[in-house]
Formats: sequence, C-alpha cells, structure tokens
Amino acid sequence: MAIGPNAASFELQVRGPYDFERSVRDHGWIALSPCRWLKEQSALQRVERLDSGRVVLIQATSASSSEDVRLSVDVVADGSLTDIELTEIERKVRWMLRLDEDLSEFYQLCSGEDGLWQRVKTGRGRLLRSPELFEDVVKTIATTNTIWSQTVGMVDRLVKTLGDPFPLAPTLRAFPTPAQVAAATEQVLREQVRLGYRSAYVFELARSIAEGVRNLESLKDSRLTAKELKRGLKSIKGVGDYSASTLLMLLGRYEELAIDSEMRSFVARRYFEGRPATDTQIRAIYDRWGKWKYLMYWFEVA
DNA sequence: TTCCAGGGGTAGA
DNA sequence: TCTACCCATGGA
Repeated sequence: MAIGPNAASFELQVRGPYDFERSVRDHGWIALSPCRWLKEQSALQRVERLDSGRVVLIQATSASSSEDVRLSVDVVADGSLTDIELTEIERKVRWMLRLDEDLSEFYQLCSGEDGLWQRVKTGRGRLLRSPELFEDVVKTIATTNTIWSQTVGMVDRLVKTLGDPFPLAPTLRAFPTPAQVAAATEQVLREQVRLGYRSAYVFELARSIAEGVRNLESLKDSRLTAKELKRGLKSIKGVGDYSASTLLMLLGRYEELAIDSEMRSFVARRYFEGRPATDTQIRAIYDRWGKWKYLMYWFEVA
C-alpha cells in the first residue's frame, strides 16, 4: 500500500470453500463508508479506530493457493502497533468477514438445488458486516424508508462529519463511535448528516450506549436465541421488523426473513406471476429452509 | 405536486 | 400478536 509504512502484516487461515471477493462484494455494505473495494488490488480497505484511540488503515486481500485458503491482512499506522492493538484488529477482521462462521450445513442444502449450488459452490455466503454492532444498526436504520443512493450518502456524511481521520491520509475516516455521535447534537445529524427523522433514533442509540445504559455488543453472544436477539434489537427505537431481521442476518442468524419492498417484488415476480404476495405467503415459501432461510433467499436473488 | 423508496410507532382489538 | 392508521425524508 502506498499510503504509508506497513505497521503490520499477517495471514489468516480460512475454512474453505471461501470466495473472498464475492463474499465481500455480495453484500451492499461494501459500498458504505468507511469500507471500500479497491478494484486494482482486489482488496477490501477500511479505516478503523481502535480502542486505544489510534486510527489505522486495514487492507485485506486473498492469499489463497491451491493448497489452502488464506487471507492476507496489511495494517498501515503512524507507528508500531501493540500486541493488544493487533489482537483487536484480527478479532475485528474475523468478525467482519465471518471467518469463524460454519456454513457447511448451508452448502449441504444448496448442493441439492442445482441453480443455487452453481452460484455458491466457490465459497460465497460470508456476507460482509461491520466490526461493531453499533455501526450495523446505524447503517440498517439508514436503509429504511429511502433508496440505496440516499443510504450511501447518509453513511458517507456521517463518517465525514463525525469520524476520526486516518492521520496519514486525513480524507479517509473511521466510522464514528457511539461516544462521538453522542457528543454531537441531534441537530448535526439532522442538518449536516441529513439523516432526517432517523436522527433522533441514531442520537438516542448512541447516547444510551455511551452512557452505559445499553450494551449492543452483548447481543453477539451466540447463546442467545434468535427470539431473544430480535426482542433486544426491536427495543431500539427506529428498529422494526425489517431492521431486526436484517440485523439478525448480520449477527449470523438466518432464520428470519427481512421482508422489504425488494423482497416483496422479487417474490411476486418469481412465485406469483407478478401479483403481490402477503408476508405470510412469502414466509411460507422459504419456510422449508429452516435456519438458513435468509441466505437461501439471498442467493436465489443473486 | 405527487409518488415512492430495501418502514416504524402506536393505539386498539 | 395483529391490524389500521399516521408519520417520516428527499428525489424523480
């Protein structure tokens, strides 16, 4: 990377099959700041603010060979990194790329469906997510009642307005922490970030996390049932059924469908000759896929 | 001006 | 838990 000296490089072993590029780019999140896809290098790049307050640039590329599936991670920083910082970076990369998710059952199901199998067999399915749940909740709220280009704009302005700059290339910024959003005002979210009516939701969420009233990260606990998670997510103002189901997917639980206008129109075209389907009818179609419903839908559309 | 886009909150049954 | 109804914002 030309931006600065490499402070660290390491490789991560991945359980195959794993199609790094498709996995990263299959989800729209790759278009949302601070993530970006570097076409020339086939790399995922992202500025990240660490718990220490240091802001680094992380770049991940595939380092797979015919023998094994590996990922190469480069970190650029304004100085050397501590072991604690390196551990945090590895943990975040693993979470973001879902390197520890076991999709073998999903592949097993797909292998019985010819069309689906052709699509996923190279190792798709590990859809991109954010290192911290706060960021994913904010981004999900930014997808509601709007079109995608506006979502991209909202997230971009949020990062530019409130995120910490990467010291070696200050135009690149990290996603703001809850404390940074809470330290701003709702008016900034409304007028500069232009989140509209979502401003109050995002501000309130950030404040409750910053004040220690709410602990979003605790929802990453794999012992929680999907039902418990959904209840927890829906207790956030601004998060309804669609958003909670989207967030369940981001947490690695695929048993709920996030029924939005996109899914409604797809199901109407694919299964009902263009006639609108009720939510009950949509659920009935995917019911047979059990805990893999969302992913099956995802790759049926893909 | 009207309509719509990857909905949400709330009251009331 | 479900439905009806109102509310939200910016762009085409």
